[in-house]
Amino acid sequence: MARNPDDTRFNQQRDRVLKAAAHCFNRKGYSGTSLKDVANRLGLTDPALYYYVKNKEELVYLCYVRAADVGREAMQRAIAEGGNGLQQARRYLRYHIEIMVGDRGPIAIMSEIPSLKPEHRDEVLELSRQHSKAFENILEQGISDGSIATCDVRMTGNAIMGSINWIPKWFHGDEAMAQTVAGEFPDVLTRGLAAS
Amino acid sequence: MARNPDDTRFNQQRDRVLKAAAHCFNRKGYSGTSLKDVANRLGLTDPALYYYVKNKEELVYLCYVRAADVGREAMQRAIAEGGNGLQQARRYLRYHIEIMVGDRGPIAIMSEIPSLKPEHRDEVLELSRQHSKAFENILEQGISDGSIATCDVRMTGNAIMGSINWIPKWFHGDEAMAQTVAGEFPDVLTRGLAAS
DNA sequence: CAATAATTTTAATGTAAATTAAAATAATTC
DNA sequence: GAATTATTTTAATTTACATTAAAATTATTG
Repeated sequence: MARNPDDTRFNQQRDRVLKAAAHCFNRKGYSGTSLKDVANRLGLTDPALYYYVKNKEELVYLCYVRAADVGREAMQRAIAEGGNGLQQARRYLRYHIEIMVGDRGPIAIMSEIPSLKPEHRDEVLELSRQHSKAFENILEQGISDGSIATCDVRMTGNAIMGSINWIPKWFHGDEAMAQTVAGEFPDVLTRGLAAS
Repeated sequence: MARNPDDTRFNQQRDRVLKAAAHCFNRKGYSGTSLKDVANRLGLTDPALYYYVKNKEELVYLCYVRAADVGREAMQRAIAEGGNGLQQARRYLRYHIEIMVGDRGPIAIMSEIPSLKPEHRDEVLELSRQHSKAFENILEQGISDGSIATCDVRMTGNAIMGSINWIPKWFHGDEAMAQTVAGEFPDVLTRGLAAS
């Protein structure tokens, strides 16, 4: 039964479920992950998950909303701190990556958006679009303020977002590498942006 | 029943099956794609696919081998044509992207490697690793020959490969955009590499 | 054009995994 | 510490597909 929405205990547990699910999805693939896998990872049996989510589709949906949330959070922080476009872009990447490879992770790769039910799919797609748009806006601002060289912002955005989205594919909670990734990646990704 | 291996008719048809599967997987997600979907796309019924592949696992496996093949092909062409590291890197990207957005596409995103059976999984992972390594080698060569600025080749490789791998997520056979992608992407991705 | 092989179909079967039901345990509250 | 509520379990049910079997086409070949 659904508890009252501000039940912090319940929400905490549910968040653990979402993280366990993200872990499994990223590692074993979506089809390779059964609810049993997710549950076992938490020391539970599969039907216990139904106390936290309505069904598997909702589990995936919530993982994706969570992924979108951390992206938005990183974006908002970066924008709030101001600076020129290049600085904002770099900060956003830094924050987003830090969250992904840090203890908020793992964050689910959104590879299965199309198999969500229409309402959920549309909602997640919209969140995703908004995020891309926000990044493109930063790029445009950078071009305006002279910090970023003229470029096709759409393609540049796609390129950088692709890199970010793919991170959970090859990064798997290796503490040492987390440092390298968080340190190097924002630079690597923005090195090509700077106006000369 | 398996025909003789050089039966060109059979192989052609099978290739159509693989392309149809890649199309479905990329668009509808793996779990959202049934054999029926793939078959229907070719005007067939599902059991007909079993004439071309042993089972669904093998279908995915073959899609991934095909994806690895086009990557290797692009890589080999670029390397064969010589030039400095930066030129090779740019050419490889150009060739790979051209194939992906061209009539050899769609190429399947390798999101479900982990759910392949062990032998297949290991083989595909190995191909994938080799490809990454080959790209890193080009980067290192570029650093040696002075065309590419010093960088963490591992991270840079991850970044660029991530962008490439993600392309089929947002590109869906739009003729006009194919031009843009093939034209812009290699530049966008290598702009940050050049030594000053 | 008969005969053989290739390809696809319809109809039947199997199965893993999601889901539901009912009961049992653990935690809270009064 | 009895009563209520929250959480998890075991056991049973469902279902969507993958897969197989057998038969029906369609194509090829001598």
